Amino acid sequence: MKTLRILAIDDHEMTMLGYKFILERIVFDDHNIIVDTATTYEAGKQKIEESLHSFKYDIIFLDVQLFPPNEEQPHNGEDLGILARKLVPESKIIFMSSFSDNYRINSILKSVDPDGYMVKTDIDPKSLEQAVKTVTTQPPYYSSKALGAIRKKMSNDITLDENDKKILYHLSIGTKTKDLEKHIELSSSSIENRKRHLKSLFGTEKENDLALILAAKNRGFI
Amino acid sequence: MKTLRILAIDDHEMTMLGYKFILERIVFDDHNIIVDTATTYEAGKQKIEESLHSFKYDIIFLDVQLFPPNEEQPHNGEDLGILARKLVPESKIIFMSSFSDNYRINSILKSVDPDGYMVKTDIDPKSLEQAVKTVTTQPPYYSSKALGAIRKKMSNDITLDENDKKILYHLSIGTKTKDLEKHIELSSSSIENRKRHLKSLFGTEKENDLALILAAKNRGFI
DNA sequence: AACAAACCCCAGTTTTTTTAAGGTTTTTGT
DNA sequence: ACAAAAACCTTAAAAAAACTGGGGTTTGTT
Repeated sequence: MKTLRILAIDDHEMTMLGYKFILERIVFDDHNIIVDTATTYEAGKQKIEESLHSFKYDIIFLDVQLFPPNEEQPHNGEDLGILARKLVPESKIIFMSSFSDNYRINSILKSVDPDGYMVKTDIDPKSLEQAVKTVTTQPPYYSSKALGAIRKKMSNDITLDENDKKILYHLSIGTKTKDLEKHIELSSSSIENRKRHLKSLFGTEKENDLALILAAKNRGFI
Repeated sequence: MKTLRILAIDDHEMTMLGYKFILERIVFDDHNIIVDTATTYEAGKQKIEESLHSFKYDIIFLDVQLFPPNEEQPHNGEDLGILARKLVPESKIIFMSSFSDNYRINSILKSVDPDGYMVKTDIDPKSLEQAVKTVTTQPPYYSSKALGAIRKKMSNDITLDENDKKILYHLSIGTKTKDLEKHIELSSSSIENRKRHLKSLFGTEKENDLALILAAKNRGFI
């Protein structure tokens, strides 16, 4: 009888108890599943560090959003994922995210390359079980909506550099064009050029920014 | 009782009978599954065209390789996929491929954007059933090895343009550097520059082409 | 109408990519 | 072991692409 140790990190106490309840009831060969939990970046970090000298977690479930959207805090789930990869590279990491926001998914797939990615609306007892089994045997596991986003990305041949992505991202969250210079290391002229270029790439020439953003969303960039 | 119509196209008669046998035995809600088959590009094309005026296939299984590797023939599975998408856009297309050759996977995901992709060694009754169910309800379905390739691609931040990809591809199939000019619209000088650049991107500076190709394979480009 | 933001265009500059030409090093076949 | 072929490197010039600052016009808001 092996022990499968899981750490679940989510800022909502209740959701997390739900995960714990479901995960611990999974029947998986001759495995005994134990779930630890944490609700903050700091607590999660500590749990992982403590585990270093004893058992080490087999799987770490990680919420992308570790605090209310309006609050400003130094670290989010992505950071914790990067840290966990460094501390315990052999642990499988599964991200959970409430939005199927492609920008975030793409960013996390690059920065952490998690063994699993689940969009919250895809999560239920069955998919959780599937995720646990898949990442332990044949990673990766991507939930249905995550796969949708990945498919979009893989199926289009537009490649954007970091600045282009930033422009799209900031436009999508409502940053005004004139304020883009503050976030991107380019002159306003260049930003305008790039916006024009982007619009032609996405086939929204002479249309407004909304059209561009919609097209970019459809293609899986934001 | 609905009827689910499947067309399976594979150049090996026997393999295809296997598919037919398994697919028709799938129990799926109140669906009755009927499988048609074809073993060549032409036969497949014809089946699809015939279906246009009657039922239309719900799912088309398509082998990437429709003839022995050494033979030169005008059309392969990818072409048929592109054609099928045009003729019957509402049909779900699932590709099957014997190699987990990333270059091909990437190319097909872009050109056809199939609803499913299965590497042959992943195919068994269970995965076939899963594929059928997933593409009819929540596409896409990618088999485990396909997912592995996709993951590699998504997780790395190297972006290559068409010429770079062609160079890597041709090198990987043994084309000599001096012959690359025949396949790529660039001067030999440029090709050498790009090779140097590629080697630095993949961290194989001052190493030979084999090292470059291996690195590119590992990162999911070929 | 008046203002701000978005958009467009141009000309000069910088950066990146391509190219040709000529060389050295490495590999390959015999 | 040798010669030829292929691979690789360097340099400098040309071409293409991207950036920038300074104009302007259009669009939208109040």
